[in-house]
Amino acid sequence: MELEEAKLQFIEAWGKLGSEWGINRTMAQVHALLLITPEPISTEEIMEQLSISRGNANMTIRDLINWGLVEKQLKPGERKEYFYADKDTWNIARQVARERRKRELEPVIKVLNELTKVEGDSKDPAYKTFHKTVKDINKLAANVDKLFVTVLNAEESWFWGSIFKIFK
Amino acid sequence: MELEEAKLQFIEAWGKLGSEWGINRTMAQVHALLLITPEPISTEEIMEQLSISRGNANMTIRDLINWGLVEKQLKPGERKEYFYADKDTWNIARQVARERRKRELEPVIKVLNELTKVEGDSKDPAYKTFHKTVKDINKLAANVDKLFVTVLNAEESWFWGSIFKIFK
DNA sequence: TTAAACTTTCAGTAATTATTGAAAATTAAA
DNA sequence: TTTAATTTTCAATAATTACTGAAAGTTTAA
Repeated sequence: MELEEAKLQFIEAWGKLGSEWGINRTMAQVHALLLITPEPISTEEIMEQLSISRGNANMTIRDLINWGLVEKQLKPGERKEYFYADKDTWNIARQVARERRKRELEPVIKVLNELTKVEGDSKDPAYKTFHKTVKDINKLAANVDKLFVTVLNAEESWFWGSIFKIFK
Repeated sequence: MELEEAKLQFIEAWGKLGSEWGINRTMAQVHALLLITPEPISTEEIMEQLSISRGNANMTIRDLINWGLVEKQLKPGERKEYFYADKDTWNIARQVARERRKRELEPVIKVLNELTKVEGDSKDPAYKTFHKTVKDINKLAANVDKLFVTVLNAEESWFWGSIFKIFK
């Protein structure tokens, strides 16, 4: 396989995976492109390589920067902005985990906490089932959250740090 | 808060979380409804409670059955089918992990493995970056996969079993 | 200031994904 | 068989989500 074809395949694969995991396809594709590009590149180049519009490119890059996956670089004497991606996979995984925890997990846990407090007739099966399910799911969510935090801070804990080293 | 309102909130929260994690909203909502319903219920009841069409209800239920999250129950002497959800959160998490691994992770790992093999000029920065990134991401994906498998089989392993007990 | 180089915004449109509803298929009892 | 109860399918449509492109905004240099 040619390098050029391989690049396209990588971009496609990463894009597909992203969209299956709730990150929009273009965003994952731009990220993929930056991951396999040695030097920082401009919006123009991104537009060209992926055949997307300026507007789309611009917004996608901003999103990636907000996610902490991409950074801006200014070249002295030049007006144009250049972009590059952090290529350390551990950082990428951590960054994504951090964002999704904040954006999606935390709000749900908040709601579940509230719902745990709802009172009712403990003889009513509808109430009993509701209460038990919410409690269990709340616990699961809290544990997933705990897992995220653990992974995010794995470096600092000697116990988890050594466990997670297996996965690095 | 009233039980009925709380139920709606739970269904909404679970639906939202589902859609953020690549499971379609209705599917997550039907699942939520079944989770908080003590007895198996019919398609009719699901349609009513969630105000969805028969077609939608039917297809969604089939999907949930395929995901291993819902089961059918036939009442003797009745034609109608009734459905209920497994309420053990550990099973739910495991089942979802199992399916997503199979459907999404495995195909990507296959592609990445191929891309790792692409050859090129080791002096070309474009090639070097491509190769390193693909190799790293492949490793990350393989590790996530390994993590999934470990979690899926945690019960059986003495070591991981005791680690994961912390999260049960 | 003006102008050129560039970035950002967003209304309109396109593409994708989900849902409906009615017709077809299946099942089982009469 | 026929009929009634039920489930399944799928073309049409609705809802959602993503993208475009041009206009407005910003920045810097002359």
